[in-house]
Amino acid sequence: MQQLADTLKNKQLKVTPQRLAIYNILYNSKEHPTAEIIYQSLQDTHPTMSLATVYKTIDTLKKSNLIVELKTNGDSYRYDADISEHHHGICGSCGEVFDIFTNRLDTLILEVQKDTDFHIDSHHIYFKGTCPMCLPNNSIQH
Amino acid sequence: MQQLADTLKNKQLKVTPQRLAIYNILYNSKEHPTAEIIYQSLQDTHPTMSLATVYKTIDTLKKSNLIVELKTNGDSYRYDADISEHHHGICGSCGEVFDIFTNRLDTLILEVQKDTDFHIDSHHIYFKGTCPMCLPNNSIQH
DNA sequence: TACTTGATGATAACGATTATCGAAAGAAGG
DNA sequence: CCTTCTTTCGATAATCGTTATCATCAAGTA
Repeated sequence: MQQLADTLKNKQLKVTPQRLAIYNILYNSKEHPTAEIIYQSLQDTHPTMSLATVYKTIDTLKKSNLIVELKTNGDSYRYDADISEHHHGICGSCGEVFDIFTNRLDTLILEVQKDTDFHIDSHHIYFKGTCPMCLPNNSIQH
Repeated sequence: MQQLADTLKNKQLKVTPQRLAIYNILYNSKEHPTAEIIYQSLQDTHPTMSLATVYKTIDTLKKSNLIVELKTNGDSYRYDADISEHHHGICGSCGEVFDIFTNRLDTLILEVQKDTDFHIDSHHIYFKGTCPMCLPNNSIQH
C-alpha cells in the first residue's frame, strides 16, 4: 500500500484515500474490473465513495499511465493496473477477461511497421475464444 | 449492387432497399463509418431511413458475419465490410481509422496459442499512432 | 486563522444504443 | 391479383455507462 502511495507521488498525484483505495483494488486484482465493480467493491470499506470519484480517479490514473483501459465485449470499459506488455483473452462463454503473456508478438510489431505508412506508437490486441474453465463444458465452438 | 444483393441472399437475409443501401455504403467505403455517419450519408437518397433501422441492419449484418464491429477511440462503434484478414490503425491526431494489411501476424497467432491455456478463436488487433497525412504536421509524438 | 487549490460527493445531463410497437412491405398460397 | 402470415421498418421512448456541474471538503501555505 505504501508502495502504491509512492507510485502516485512519483506521478505528481495527490495521495488521497480514495485514489489509494481504487488503485489498490486495480493493482491487486486479476479481474480487470469495471468502474461499477470497483465502486461496489469499495462499498464496505469506503461507503461514502461516489461513483463519480471512481470515474474521475480512473481517468487520472489513465492519464498518468498507471492503468490501461480495455475495450472488451461488454457494455463497460475494464481496467488493468498491470501495465507490463501483455494481451487479453475474452471468453465468449463466461465473459471473463484473462491475461495472455507471450513474447512472440513483441518484435513482430516492429516488423509490421515495415508494411504500413502508419506510424505505430502502441498496439492493443484482444483474443476471443474460450477460457480453460469453460473449455470442458463448451465443446461446441461458435 | 446486384452482387451485394446476392451476398445477402446467400446469408438467408431478405433483400430490402434499406439493407442494400446500408451494406452498399459499408462495402464501398474505407472510412469505417459509425451508425450515425451511415444514417447521415443516406439522408439524400433514403430520406425516410430511420436511425433505428441502421442499428438493426448493422446488427443483422454483424450476426451474419458480413461486417465487423470495430472498437476504436471514439464514443461510437465503427463498422467494416471488409472481412478479409487485416488490422486497424487509429490516428491519435485526426482520429481516422486506417486499414493495415500485413501477413506477418497470421502464423504468429497460432504460435501464441502455445503460450496460453485460453482457446483462441479470433483476434482483434488495433494499432495506435499517427497516420501518413498527419505525420508531417505532428513531429511531436505523445 | 484565513486563503488557495484541487479532490470529492451528489446529482443532473449527455449520448450512443436498445427496446417497443403500430404500420408497411414481402413472401406464400390460393 | 387477393388473403394471410411473417418480417422489417420508422418513430420514439427507455436504458445505461459515462461526463459535467457545482457546492462542499481537505490539505497545504502564508
